[in-house]
Amino acid sequence: MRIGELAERAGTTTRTLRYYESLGLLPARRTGNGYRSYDEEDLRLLQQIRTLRDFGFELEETRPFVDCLRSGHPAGDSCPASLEVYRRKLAELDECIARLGAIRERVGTQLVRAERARAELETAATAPGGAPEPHCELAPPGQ
Amino acid sequence: MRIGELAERAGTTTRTLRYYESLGLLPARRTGNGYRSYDEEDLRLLQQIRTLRDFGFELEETRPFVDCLRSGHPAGDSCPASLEVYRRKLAELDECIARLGAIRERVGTQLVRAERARAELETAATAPGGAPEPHCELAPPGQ
DNA sequence: GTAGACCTTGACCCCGGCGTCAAGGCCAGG
DNA sequence: CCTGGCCTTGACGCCGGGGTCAAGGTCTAC
Repeated sequence: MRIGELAERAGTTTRTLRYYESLGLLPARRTGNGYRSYDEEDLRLLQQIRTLRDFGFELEETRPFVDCLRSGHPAGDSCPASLEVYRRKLAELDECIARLGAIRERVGTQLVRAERARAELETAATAPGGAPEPHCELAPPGQ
Repeated sequence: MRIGELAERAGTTTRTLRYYESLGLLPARRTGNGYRSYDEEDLRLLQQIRTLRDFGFELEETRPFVDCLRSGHPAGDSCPASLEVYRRKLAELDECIARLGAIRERVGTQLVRAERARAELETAATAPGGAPEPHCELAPPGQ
């Protein structure tokens, strides 16, 4: 199949597939006229990548899984390298959750304190405002 | 004081201060020769910004706090707009923590499953005796 | 008078993961 | 033959929060 069909079947875009190819993550064969050509196996690899990415894995982290599948294993996580990525990700998630929890505590404390301080000053009502979209991207040990 | 001194006292860089000014977050007066000039009040504002940023607030989110301080309030969170930011941040943090927790569960489950699958293969493939390192002889990269 | 430490503006670079043109090739249907 | 829909490569944009030059102005100390 060609790039457009693969993109559609995987629920992504052609731009994304070209990008993955540029990373060497999902190379494509070529037909006579230079068009990229993919098969069902490529669809599986791509699905593996997209699934992991939905979990918040970076593209580079999906590479062991893809290599694992390509080397003939039944699942992308059948190889030690993939398990290692799982473990690293777990540690990363734990640390991230702990950090966010600590911040949550401190912000919560600040809010209560500030609300109390205001209550003492005056009992004016605050106007409720619109609520923009909260966004959360799981960032690794970002420094 | 000039920009270098303020930066040093606040533990940041001159580049950062110029950046904040470009955002209109921390404007500076100018002396005759064009140098930026700051006072102790600016240091307080800057400290408020840096503190919130360390909590993971985006720069734009610190604006209400800075405005609050500048309008003469004793603390940056003495104004309703700041409290609103606190509340939004709490909700954001809660949602983020919950999402990460859910992912953590799923990744953990996957790891256990994959480890068990591998253990079955190992015991099936390796004869009785010592159990060496769970090392898989997969062709590294390049295939 | 000159070194050197400070200051100014402007401009490009970084990170990941693509979105979005732009200019042009290839192929099928009417 | 033309249109339209796919495909190709290349290149710039974006997001946040600055880092890091570059080229030059200003002030102080010796």
